[in-house]
Amino acid sequence: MASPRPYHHGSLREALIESALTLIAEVGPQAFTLREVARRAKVSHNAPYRHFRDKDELLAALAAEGFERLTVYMNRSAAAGLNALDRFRFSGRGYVEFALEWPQHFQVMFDWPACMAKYPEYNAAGKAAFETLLGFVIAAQGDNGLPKGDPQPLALLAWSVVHGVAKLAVSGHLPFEAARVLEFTRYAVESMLPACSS
Amino acid sequence: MASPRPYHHGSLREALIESALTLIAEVGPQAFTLREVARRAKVSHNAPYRHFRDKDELLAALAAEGFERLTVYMNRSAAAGLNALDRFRFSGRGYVEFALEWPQHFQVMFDWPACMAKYPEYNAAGKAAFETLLGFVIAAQGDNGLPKGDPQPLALLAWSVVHGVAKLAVSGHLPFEAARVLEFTRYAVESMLPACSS
DNA sequence: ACCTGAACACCGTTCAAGT
DNA sequence: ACCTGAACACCGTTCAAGT
Repeated sequence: MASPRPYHHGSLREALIESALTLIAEVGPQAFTLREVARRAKVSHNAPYRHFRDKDELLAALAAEGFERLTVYMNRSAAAGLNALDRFRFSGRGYVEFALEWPQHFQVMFDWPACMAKYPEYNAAGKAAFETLLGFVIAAQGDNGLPKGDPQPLALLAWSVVHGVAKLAVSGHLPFEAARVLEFTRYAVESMLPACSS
Repeated sequence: MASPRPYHHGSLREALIESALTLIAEVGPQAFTLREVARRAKVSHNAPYRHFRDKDELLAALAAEGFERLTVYMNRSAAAGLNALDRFRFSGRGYVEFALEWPQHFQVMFDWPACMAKYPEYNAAGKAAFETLLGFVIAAQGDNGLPKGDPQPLALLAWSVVHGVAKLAVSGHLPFEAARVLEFTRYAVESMLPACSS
């Protein structure tokens, strides 16, 4: 993929994000190091500063990328649903699947709040992910699967439920193996639904 | 409180935990530093190693302490309930209140899983906190507020819901100020309950 | 423009030494 | 026992310099 160039890359930024994602998946955000990212991308330890103001800005880019991938997971899982309400339910399963597969990436997205809030890229990606969920709620409302009215509380409720399951599972506080976590997700999402039905 | 002694303390361990708790509340777990803890406790930067094997062991002690305080919050909030079902509901409010008041401490408890799992003190404290919640479920079952049967899934469901609300609120992803978060908690807990009613 | 090496002020952790 | 200072191998970040 990479063509030989003056020093190293034509697109160091992408290479750095790539290295950073695999590093973070290996060691987690605590042990994540800018210098190690540079080493893996075969550049000097401060070449990254040409593309990111500091470590936080790289982490914000990773988090934003994470929200896009999370959206893909939700959409892919939802596609298995037979109707709008079903797709809404399945999107929550996709959410938890993402967290189980990429726990460290998931952590960067949600556990670095102070550093992230100032990066518009991060905020936009988070907003887009939520709007995907909101879309499933609205579709289910149109389909009479959910009561009409403001879809936002319903979407926030669904988000809270799947986020709680995902977070507890990832931190090892649920007494289930991975497959059972998805069953439990289903149980949790359905427990929440009756309150919404018209 | 502290009496003059040979070098500094009679009870350096407690002083270190105290310093660590205020430091972590100020700067968060990312910026938390063992050397700064020592500085604040007025001891040399490696005096802590007499009481903790390494930084992780101190963090595990903080997390364990956090679970005990979380339990106090749940019990205190539940005491306002008029019956067993009500106390169960209110305990969830206490959970979220703790997270909102001590977000960084809450983060240490749940976002350092790899480091923590090996410390029995941490596991025991987490288990005790969960058993408090389980106790509220069982009491509500006895009071006919919740259906009989295995209380564990109900307790895990409740935990997931309040944990999700707490985590999203703390990371700035809920569009509410603190007071509204507690209202939303109530809404979330009640949305989950109908599925449990007999 | 993009990359480099040297430098600075910090970490966590270890170790030999003091009382 | 409990504490100390010096030391080691790391960080994130800055800066003057190379092509």
